Amino acid sequence: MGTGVARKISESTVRRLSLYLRFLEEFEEQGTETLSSEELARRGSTTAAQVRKDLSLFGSFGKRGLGYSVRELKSTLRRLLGLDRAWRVALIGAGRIGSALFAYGDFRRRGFTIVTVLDTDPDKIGARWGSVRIQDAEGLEEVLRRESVDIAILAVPVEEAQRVADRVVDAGVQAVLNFAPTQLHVPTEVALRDVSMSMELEALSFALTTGNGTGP
Amino acid sequence: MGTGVARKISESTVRRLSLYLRFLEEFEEQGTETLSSEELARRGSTTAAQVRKDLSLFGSFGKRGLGYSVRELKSTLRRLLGLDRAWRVALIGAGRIGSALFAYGDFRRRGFTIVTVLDTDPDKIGARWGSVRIQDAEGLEEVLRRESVDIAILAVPVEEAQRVADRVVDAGVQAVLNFAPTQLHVPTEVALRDVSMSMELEALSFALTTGNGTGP
DNA sequence: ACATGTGAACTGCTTCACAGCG
DNA sequence: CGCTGTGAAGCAGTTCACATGT
Repeated sequence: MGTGVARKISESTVRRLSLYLRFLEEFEEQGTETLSSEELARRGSTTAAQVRKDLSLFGSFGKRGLGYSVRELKSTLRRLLGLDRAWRVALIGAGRIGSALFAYGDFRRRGFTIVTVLDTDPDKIGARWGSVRIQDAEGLEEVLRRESVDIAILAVPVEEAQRVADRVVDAGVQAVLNFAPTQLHVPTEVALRDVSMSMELEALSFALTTGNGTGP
Repeated sequence: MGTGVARKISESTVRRLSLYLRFLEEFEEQGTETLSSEELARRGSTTAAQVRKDLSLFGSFGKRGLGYSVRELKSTLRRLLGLDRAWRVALIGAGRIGSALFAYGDFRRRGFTIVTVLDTDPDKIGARWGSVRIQDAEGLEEVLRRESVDIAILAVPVEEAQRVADRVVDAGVQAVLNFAPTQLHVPTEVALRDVSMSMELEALSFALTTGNGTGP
């Protein structure tokens, strides 16, 4: 029990924890106070055993014979995922994808605050988006340090992505979310996730072609 | 050998096939004609054995002692992934994310053509985006059928996502790419992928919090 | 000689089934 | 009695190592 030992948590478990948290928020809105692993599982297309196993990696949060307190489990998951604090995010690239991401409400709602936006286009530099002013990507390292950025979102053209990633890493940022359709290389201590929209479409193409499903 | 038997291909294998294809295109541009599993593996942060195993699920495409022909393997992968044809895609939701996706060059480049855009906003319906005119989502089923849509991209608000998904499925579409931050439920024969940007950020938050890496 | 293709070993995730506890 | 928490079993994906073919 406890979060003491730094077990190796699998990617799939982390994804499911995020999902559970979403469901708990929905259940809370509906006024549900208590929930069984069975009900969580149904909502998330998984199994009750999987839910319990996932949670048991971090401790014992349920009451036998009863289930889980929605309120408690919700705040436990928020804490486990590190969502009990505000993360400072830099958005690099103020193009179409960048601007869509900037306006994306779900980020803010979950504690990710875009504290700075950078671009190289002189026509964009200096413009205001809400309360932030677009910075010149020329001074990227300085800006990221000054703003104590925790996470960098890369929404830059594919040709520039690796170069920008290198600079972001140089600036000491430990987490990168990449939207460019390329495989970035970063040191192992830097966390990297890709949002690969074309690859998702290709997986659908494959599923349509072979008749293979995609779901679990 | 051959694609005859419909083995069950794992999600990770499909993702890697997409990656290999990208790398092959890059290598081809550089004029490389032949490639070993070792080189492909290095480029994709995986192992040579993994590359060979992935490919061996579909046949034997290499020459012993030599490696793989870039040109041949590229076209084989394109065929395997179903990218040797043009897929007809409907974009549902003409908001910020929708418009960013519409302009996203990587889709077109890979054979995914957005043949229709739908929305419910009267101010948007009828507007032209390039060569397509925004349709009233009221007539969704009819539009999707008329346009022989293979894949629907959902870029709608989270509250509407499930309802829209149901209608898309009713219209006979067999593949859905969901950008709304919610878990959709569709029949098993329909292929569904989620692009969950907030969940990727949450995975980064978790990695930063625990010190766990994210990579393989 | 060299790199593929593949059975066998291994590792790790998922499911099962039940003891334990409210 | 019901539902959790968890060892143990089962299964899937990855890595190893070598026979095979050029």
